[in-house]
Amino acid sequence: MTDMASEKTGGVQAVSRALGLLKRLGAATEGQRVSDLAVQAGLAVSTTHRLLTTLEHSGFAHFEPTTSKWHVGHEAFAVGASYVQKRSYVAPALTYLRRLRDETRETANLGHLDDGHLVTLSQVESREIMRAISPPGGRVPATCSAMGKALLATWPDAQIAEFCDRHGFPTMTPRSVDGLSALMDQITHIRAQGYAVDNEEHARGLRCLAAPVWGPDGDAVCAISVSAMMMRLTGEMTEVVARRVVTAASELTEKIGGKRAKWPLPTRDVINELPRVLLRDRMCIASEPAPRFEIYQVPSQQELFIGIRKHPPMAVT
Amino acid sequence: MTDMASEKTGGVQAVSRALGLLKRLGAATEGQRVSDLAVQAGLAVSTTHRLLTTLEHSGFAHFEPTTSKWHVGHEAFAVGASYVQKRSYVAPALTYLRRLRDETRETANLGHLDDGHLVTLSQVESREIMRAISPPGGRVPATCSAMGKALLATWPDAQIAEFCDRHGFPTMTPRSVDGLSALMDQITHIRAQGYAVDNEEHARGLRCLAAPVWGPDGDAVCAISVSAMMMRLTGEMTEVVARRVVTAASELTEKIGGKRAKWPLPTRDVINELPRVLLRDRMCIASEPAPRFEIYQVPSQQELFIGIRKHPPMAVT
DNA sequence: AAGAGTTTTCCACGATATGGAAAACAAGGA
DNA sequence: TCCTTGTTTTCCATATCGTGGAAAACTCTT
Repeated sequence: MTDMASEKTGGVQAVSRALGLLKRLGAATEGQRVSDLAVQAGLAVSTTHRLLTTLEHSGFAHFEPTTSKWHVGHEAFAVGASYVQKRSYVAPALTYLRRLRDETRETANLGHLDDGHLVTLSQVESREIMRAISPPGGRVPATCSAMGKALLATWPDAQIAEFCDRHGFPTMTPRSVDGLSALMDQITHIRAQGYAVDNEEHARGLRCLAAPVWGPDGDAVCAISVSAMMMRLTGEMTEVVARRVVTAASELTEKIGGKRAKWPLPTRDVINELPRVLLRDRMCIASEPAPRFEIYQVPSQQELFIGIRKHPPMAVT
Repeated sequence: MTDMASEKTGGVQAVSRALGLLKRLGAATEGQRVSDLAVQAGLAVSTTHRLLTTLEHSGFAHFEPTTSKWHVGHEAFAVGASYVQKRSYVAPALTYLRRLRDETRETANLGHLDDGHLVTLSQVESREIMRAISPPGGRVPATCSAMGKALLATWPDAQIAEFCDRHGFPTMTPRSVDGLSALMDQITHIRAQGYAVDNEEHARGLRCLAAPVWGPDGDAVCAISVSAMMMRLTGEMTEVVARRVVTAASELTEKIGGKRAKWPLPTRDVINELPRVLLRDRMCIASEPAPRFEIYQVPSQQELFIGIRKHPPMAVT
């Protein structure tokens, strides 16, 4: 995060520089000082200060006078939030992601393709100590991601080829897909089995299983995945978790009024078989003591709700 | 959303203009064309196009070639997401918000103060047809919001006065607080009862109840609220829901290791009394059929999980 | 194929962003 | 208390860089 080298002025210099500063503010874990930002961005301090002031006037940056540090401003949040709010499948997805997380005890993700990359839109974290996290907003080259490959697989072959021409095969690990033929081999598998696999193609030690979610007009709009350490997602577990992912994806498809794909779907029998296998003999070292849930019922309603033991809600069953 | 009038160049003109365009992209419900943006912003088409191109190079804007419309880009999302990710209380808050929503059947919100305004950080929507929504990223003058007033009430009087000097009393409805003495009257009540009320001070027909959440260093860091149509949050319901809100806020306080406030807290007895009153005789017209939950248990675990009936998860108890 | 309504590129002009240097702070240290 | 040091902030002359008109390249309609 030092120089960002390329002073690639993609148009208006001042704007590029300001946006670069904004990115740095976003990437930094804590507030940044003017002078630090200046050297990082290779700009004069006065220029940096002026740009930051401009960002602040629009609410995109915020200056904390007590610490004299700069932070991302509320307007950046507002604009960024609109990115997901306009995608109507994100909100309803949360329910399924949460359930997927609880079923598999691993991290569940929602993502979609944007400019050749898979952008993580939403995520429900595993409670395990070692867990995969890719915070919303994160980007990975589509071909290095299970969700990305699951979505590509829904495209016609010609379009996939064109995509690869344009974006190439950036690799993130030695196991990342490199080359069209390798990719198409995987695509074939994905179409046959209904889900995509990422074996350490994104990060070493990480395995990821993903399935596409379909929109009303018959195109895939996003994907759902589960990501976990390889050692915890191995052998028969893979198949079991994959079925869960596919189920979650088709539930979300249904929820958003999507056209059911022609892809293979797990039969009810298969689903009901799974629990016995799933989670057997798993080491469970929760990073936070797994909350003890308690079931309770709203008097006037039929629904059951769930709460945490120490704060008894409603009438306890 | 026509002219935005004030060409107030808060520093670097080009940057201000670009950020203005970005805001418009965020505010618009659908993609915007170059020419429309140009007239809205009062800029030459060529200038607009150049600025948009610059935004695109940095990933803050995205051009959809098929429709030739501009949208907010992934980088804006990434930067915006960092705004909440850096506030460590947002993620853990979701659990309590969701519960609060289920308990009260109304919309639950999380917000904090930023630059004199209350910024909504997170929200779990009611399932009612008529429901309050204030999407994450939204801003209201602090004094027009229950959460805002709840947070102000945690400050020393002198600081509140200074705050009002600086920001004045912008009003959003005829009932919005206007004037320091009126505000301080409310503050006194808030401190006494432990929660703040907003009676149509933000929007006509909307009532809101909020309580502050405390951080480790003894300062309030954010607030939790429930907002609903006045007609559904009236009389004894108000007190009942308020207690729920206070409880949720103090649970979150505890969760994030915050210093328990000296504010009044509901006793356990009170809490257990509430459900009988709550939700009695309520019209329940769910916008989506309220899901029927089913409880199930992970074989190797003690915890109980909850799922939706039509897709039986795990072994059913 | 022709036409209207776009988006995109080009270019000379001068408005405007730039960075050095100096001034105003803020935080320690003697 | 008053320096000293390391900041942040303001100022200003310079020419760089952004600007908007106009023309060219597109897209869809008719």
